[in-house]
Amino acid sequence: MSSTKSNDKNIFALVDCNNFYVSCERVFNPFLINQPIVVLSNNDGCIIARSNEVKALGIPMGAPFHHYQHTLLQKGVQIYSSNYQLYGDMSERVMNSLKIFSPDVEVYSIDEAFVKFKYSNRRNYYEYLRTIKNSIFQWTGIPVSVGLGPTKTLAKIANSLAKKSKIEHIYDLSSPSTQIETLENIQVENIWGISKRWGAKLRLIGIGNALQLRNASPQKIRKYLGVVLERIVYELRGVSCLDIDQIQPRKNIMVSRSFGNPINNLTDLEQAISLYAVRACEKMRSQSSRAQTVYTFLRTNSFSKKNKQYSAGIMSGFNNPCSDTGYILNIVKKNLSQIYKEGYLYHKGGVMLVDLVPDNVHQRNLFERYDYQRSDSRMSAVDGINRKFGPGTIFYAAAGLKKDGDWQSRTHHLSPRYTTKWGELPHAY
DNA sequence: TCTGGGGTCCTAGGACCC
DNA sequence: TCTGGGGTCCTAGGACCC
Repeated sequence: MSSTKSNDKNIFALVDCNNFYVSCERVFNPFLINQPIVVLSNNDGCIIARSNEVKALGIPMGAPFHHYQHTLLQKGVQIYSSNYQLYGDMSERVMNSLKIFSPDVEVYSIDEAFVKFKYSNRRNYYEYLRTIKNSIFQWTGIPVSVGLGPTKTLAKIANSLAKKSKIEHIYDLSSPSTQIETLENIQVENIWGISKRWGAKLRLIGIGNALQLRNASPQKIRKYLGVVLERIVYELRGVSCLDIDQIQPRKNIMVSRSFGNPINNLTDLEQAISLYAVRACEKMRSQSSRAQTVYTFLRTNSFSKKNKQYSAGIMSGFNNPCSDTGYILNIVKKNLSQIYKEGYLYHKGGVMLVDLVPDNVHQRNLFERYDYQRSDSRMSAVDGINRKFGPGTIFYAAAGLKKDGDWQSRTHHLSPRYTTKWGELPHAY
């Protein structure tokens, strides 16, 4: 690495929302503050967010809801279905708030972001992080934890320590001496990018904590485990290998769900899968892309021991990149009837739009000239109306006629979409 | 009864070409 | 009969993330 002048150096903060889904629910229902709450995955299947009170009860992340339902009710835990409209909107507010502090923000997931700053040894970063944290809370109502380090990997580690420090939720890992003290207490499996399998391999060669990995030979690590791990070694040393990624369009877009109840007929499957295809197409157009291929798949419940198992999928390429819902729906339905076999209980299915390209690139097929104009104006009219008057105002008959199919996700504990004006009213319960 | 839904990157190996 | 060596592209699958 060439020597970088200190005034060229950067520093990274990782800002992570505390118990994000739970915090979103609390913003609009202050009664929930200090109450134990869980938020469930689609279909009310797993526990995917827990308030601190619930974590203290020893309820694990990702656990099947039905295993703990009894305990949760007994302890008076408030239970919520996922409300992604609400969480997505709150996420956007947090991210926009961060951009006030730096233009270099990478939205890493719905609840966390990296923020890059120019490094200056005269700046009091701890105070600055506190300002960020307090501002986000004041502007959005969402509490966050902030970790700081010279690389993204170290910022990640700092963040995990910030979350543990119950008082300030801030951890500054910018100084090399702090790094050395801290890394010794971080297990390799807890480093960003290293999970159980690689952790086990590292332990085989005597590397059990982050300090040992930092001190390992990058060349050897590369030879033994590959370039990704080598980068982590450098990152732990404070040599930045991973820069901020500005939001890039997705290369694939998938919409799939487990059905609320198993499906045993093609008609219901067509409705469900068509609905997912429509959603996928909307997502695709909202990032200004077109797909070159669509993948349609189906599967039975692999957890079930008594039912026959079957799983199938089919890829279809298009002649021209396509973003037209009607066209894609036709192909998906055709493919579905090809993979559908009678006599099975289907549990999950979905659609993936593959090999997305920007919609302004007209890499036309040599022999076929496709006129995008009519399709594009039709699609933008549909999207515009649905944006203005609410999702599903205009819909495809294939996907929407029977709105109450019993295959639809179970969401028995849904909160209102407080922030998205045109959302439907919540279920009464 | 009941077990989420998305994504990314890297590598090995096959197909194909000269 | 004998059957090289190197390059590129693509795909499937593995590993990881939230």
